[in-house]
This record gives sequence, structure tokens and C-alpha cells, in this order.
Amino acid sequence: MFPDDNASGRELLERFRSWLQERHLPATRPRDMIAAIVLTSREHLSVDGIQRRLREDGASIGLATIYRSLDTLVESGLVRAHDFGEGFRRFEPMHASAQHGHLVCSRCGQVTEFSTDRFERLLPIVSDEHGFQHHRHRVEIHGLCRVCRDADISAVARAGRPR
Amino acid sequence: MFPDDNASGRELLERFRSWLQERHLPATRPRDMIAAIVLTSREHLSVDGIQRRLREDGASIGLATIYRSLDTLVESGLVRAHDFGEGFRRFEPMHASAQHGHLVCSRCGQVTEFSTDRFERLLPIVSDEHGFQHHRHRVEIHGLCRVCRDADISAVARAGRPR
DNA sequence: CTGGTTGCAAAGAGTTTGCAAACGT
DNA sequence: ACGTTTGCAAACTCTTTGCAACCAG
Repeated sequence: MFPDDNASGRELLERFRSWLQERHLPATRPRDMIAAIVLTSREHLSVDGIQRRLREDGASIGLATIYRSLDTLVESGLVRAHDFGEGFRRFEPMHASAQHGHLVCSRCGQVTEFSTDRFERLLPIVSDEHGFQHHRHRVEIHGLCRVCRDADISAVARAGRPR
Repeated sequence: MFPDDNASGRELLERFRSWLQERHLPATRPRDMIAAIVLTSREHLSVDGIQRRLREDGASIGLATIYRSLDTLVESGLVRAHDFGEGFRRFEPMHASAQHGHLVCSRCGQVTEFSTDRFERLLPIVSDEHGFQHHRHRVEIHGLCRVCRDADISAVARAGRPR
């Protein structure tokens, strides 16, 4: 799916630092740590997940700071916020990858990306048909990821066994 | 898009009443009013919107009751909950209409449905490719509806005029 | 220095829950 | 009568905001 190294994450981090510099915004430690975690991640992290990683790195940074840094990152255009209907948001670094949809596991919350190439040409057509000015779209498939699906099958098998 | 009468809404309401009866659950006035509002609506109502309509109908029903009735409605399978990333949920009666996507206006919040016929066959394929067990999907287009788009164009024109 | 940032705590929005009183069957 | 539902208020989760202390340029 992606090359195995996270060169693109590092590059995003550099771009964010430049973005701050251009606007004469200070590159503080908390903000940089948060940016590094979000931008080099391959996951769609939640605020909770970010805080957990920060703690793993031995930093204790307030929640408000995380939220405010994420605002800045979104404003810079290098991060996108998603609401998968879980009751909280997740944040995705804008790697060079093209438009994509999301496969969301309803059980473990894991998010996988998939190419929406085949959909791209249809969406503007649909928008036009309804007089809609298309800004962005969202294509999500909710279900069970491979791991949870297999776990489920085993569970069903166990439950079905005669007692 | 739909026939102009709300026959399908009335039928849903009847089905809900039967559903309650089957499980010996009482058909209370608050619950029935909430069901009637949600099931006969062509809109994707929010809890706030439901409460407003209840007040218009001269009823004062607690928020908790609305939430609990919605739980029941969702459980009955006659209503589906949506999270369009607005910070609250909207509820949609499951009219006989086929699978559909949503056009969500980022300015006024209006939601329009569109047929996803052209997508239907692609989604299971994508799921399979990733070992995913497909339960449901979500196709949304966010942008400006016709009304807000036109308002926007006028505003831009005004702003662009030499002063 | 000076303006932006941080951390904390308090506030805010949407939603859920505990409980006694009221209700439907 | 019985179990369910209701309304209220309190609790809860995620997120935002106010403010004094702090830090980067």
C-alpha cells in the first residue's frame, strides 16, 4: 500500500516546521512532538491515542494543547480530521497518496484505506445532477476487519457447539 | 424523488406499533409522538429538531425520553442513525427507498439523498480485496446545496465589486 | 521584550444513566 | 399488579475556552 519507510511522514513534518516559520510561529516542544506523532503515523489517531503515545515518549502534555496543535495542523493543510461516528475524531496525515476511502472495523476501530479511483468520476456527476457544489466526499465501508471477522467466526463456532 | 404523500411514513409508524405490541412493550404517548415525528419525516432530524417539533405539537417531553425512544426505534430497524460530523446525530426513517448516499450542505446542514446504484457493485469488491466483511457503507458528498451555492456566488460578487 | 503557547481548571455540547413517580396492559 | 417508561437531575465523554505563567524568536 505504502512504501515501508515513513519518508513521507518525515517530509510532512519538515513541511509543517517550514509552515510555522513562514508565519513566524514558534516551534515549541509540545507542538513539535504532537506534529511528529501525527504526521509520521500510518494510523488514524484519536486524541486519546496521541496522548498515549506522548506518554510513551515520556512527555506529559495537556489535552488542550493537543487539541490546539491539531487545529493548527489541520489549518496547515497537512492533517485531515475524520469523524467515523465513534463519538470522537481521528486525525490523518495527508501523505502524498491519492484520494481514498476508509474501511472501518466496527469492533476494533482499525482503519484501512482503499483507493477510490473507480468512484472519482461518478461523484461529480451525482453532485451536478442535484445542483450541488462538490467540496469533498467520504466513502466508508463499515464492517469487520480480517482479524475480527476470524475471531467472530471462531466465537460463533464455539457458541454453536452442542453442550 | 419520493411520492408527495407520506404513505410510507404512516406505514412505518404502524409497523413500529406492531413491533412494540409483539414484544409487549407499552405504546406510550411520548414514545408514539416521537416515533410519529421521526418516521413520517422526510428530513434527517436531529434530537434538537425532534424536540422543536414536539414543542410545536404542544408536548413537553424530556430529552432523555427522546434519546431512549430513538434507541428503541433504531433497535426496531425502522430508523437509522447517521453522524455527518456535525457534532450530533441525525435520524432517518427507513423508507422503502433503496440504498442511497447523502449530499450534505456544509452551510445550512440540509441533507439530500441520492441513489448509489452505480456504487453498489463496487463496494463488495473493495471489501473482499481487503479481507473485510462488509456490513454497511456510507457515501457522502459535502459541499453547498443549490440555495447556499447561489447565495455564495452573490456574496462573492458583492465582495468583488470595487469600493 | 512581545506575542504566541502552555497547562490547568472550568465551561460547553451532546448523550447517557439512576431513581422515584406515573403509566400501559 | 406487573414490568416498562417517564422526567428530572446528575454523570459522562469529548472538546473548547479563560487566564496567568511561560517560552521562542
